[in-house]
Amino acid sequence: MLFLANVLINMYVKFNLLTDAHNVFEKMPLRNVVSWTTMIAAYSKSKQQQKALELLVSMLREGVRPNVYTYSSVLRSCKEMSDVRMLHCGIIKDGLESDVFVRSALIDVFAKLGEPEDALSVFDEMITGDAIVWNSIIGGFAQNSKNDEAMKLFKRMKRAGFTAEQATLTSVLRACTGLTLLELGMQAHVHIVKYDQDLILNNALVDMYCKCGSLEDARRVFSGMKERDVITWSTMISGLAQNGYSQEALKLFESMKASGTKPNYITIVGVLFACSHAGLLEDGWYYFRSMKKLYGIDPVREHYGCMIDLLGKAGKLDDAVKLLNEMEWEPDAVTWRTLLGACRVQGNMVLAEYVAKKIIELDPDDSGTYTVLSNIYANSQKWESVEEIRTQMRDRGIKKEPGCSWIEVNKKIHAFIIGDESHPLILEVNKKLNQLIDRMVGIGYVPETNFVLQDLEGEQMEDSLRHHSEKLALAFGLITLPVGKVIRIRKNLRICGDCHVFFKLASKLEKRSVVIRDPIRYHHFEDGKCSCGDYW
DNA sequence: TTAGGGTTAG
Repeated sequence: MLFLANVLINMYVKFNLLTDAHNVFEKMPLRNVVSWTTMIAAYSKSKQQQKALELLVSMLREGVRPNVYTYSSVLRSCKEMSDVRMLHCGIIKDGLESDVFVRSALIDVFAKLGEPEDALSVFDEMITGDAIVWNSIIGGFAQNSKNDEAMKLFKRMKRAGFTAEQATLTSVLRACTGLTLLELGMQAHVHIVKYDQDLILNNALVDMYCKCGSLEDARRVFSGMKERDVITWSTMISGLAQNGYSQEALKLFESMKASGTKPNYITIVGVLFACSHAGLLEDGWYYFRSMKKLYGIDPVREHYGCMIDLLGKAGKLDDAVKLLNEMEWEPDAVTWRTLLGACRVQGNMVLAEYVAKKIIELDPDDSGTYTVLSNIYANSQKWESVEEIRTQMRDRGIKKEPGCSWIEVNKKIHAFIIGDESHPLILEVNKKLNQLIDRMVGIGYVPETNFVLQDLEGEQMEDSLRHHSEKLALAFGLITLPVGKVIRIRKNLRICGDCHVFFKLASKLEKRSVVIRDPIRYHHFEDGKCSCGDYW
């Protein structure tokens, strides 16, 4: 009888008839661990996390102990660390911690809740390996932007004799994307060729090439794909927009619709971002106002953010503020920061001061905003306020993050940190940089020393302006990379106004393409121009 | 009866 009822529940679940399954389950006079687990797994899979957890509690109350199936499904439903910890204790008590299913579920949930170190300790207790567990841990670190760690684990995995398969390679690509390591990503691409029609892997590949600033490769992968889903299209649309190809992004959006793929809210973020990147005010308004009617998607915070960016940078600061006030949510630090960026482009210091204060209220650890505020006060000779900001920073223990830039040469990463002279070629780098600056001054370059609103994240003051980390990385690239090769630099802070002018001139004088990726966006410098249209 | 991978304004 019990066996038959379990079979029946299972059948309903398979056909996605959860209510029917639950009805049978409720009427059972006797339930065993299989009955409970089938229901818990079904709720867990259909994203009814609360229900799954409630069922587990009832199950324990009736004195039925969970097995490995129960634990691995219910773990996926945890949204709170406290629940995971409780389950982890139960797992140890029941002696199930060495099961690979349980282990990979634990690793996965720790990583998803942003605790990759806990995931690693579960992983490290493992004696015999399993490919899936390796994939879980590598994916966990990649998802938490711990890209160096993900790459190290990948090397360990290979040393341990495991072969990389689709899931591994997808995480590796994600890590390369986060680190902007094009060469390494291309190396991974070689291993991917055998899975050339894996949709997820191809999507990750398109993203990697876009984010590493290699649009030709991204387009090639994209056109070679036999199957594309909404993520493929969205990735390519955002990628084009981020790299300054707004018109192409909007055209691709039309092709996407023609292909019959329905856009989701992320697609529309990409579309609006394309508009904001190119200052396409009317198009932006059109998509924003019609998204609900045409695609059934309600505008959320991110869409408002794009519009605020678009309006503000196009000189409509008043409209941007109006839209921000019209939102049905309280603006968060990110939204205010969008407006601060617009104040920078428009040179509106009065509004910038107000906005910077709002950001600090919401995000008191944001060191860059203190610098912006302090620069605003310094510029209007409000020295008392400058001192106040410094005291605040000291009291709150906030330190400026030093500017750092990375460049990949011969598959090795070279880091340049402002004020750090430890790079073995630093003397040559400085020599090259000084030569370059002298040549630029000769054609009219004046280093920008007015930092007010120039330096969005406040890297350093004038004295070190000459040696901002991206300038050092550029000089190093010019010395070491062959003529004609694109110089790709990633940096931890946003590029400042002076470096932006500098890089435009450098691209012309040295006849080099340079791509800089800052934490927010991409700049392609070529022949004296930047893909952002001085609009960042 | 169970597992691992991809897109989002600043």
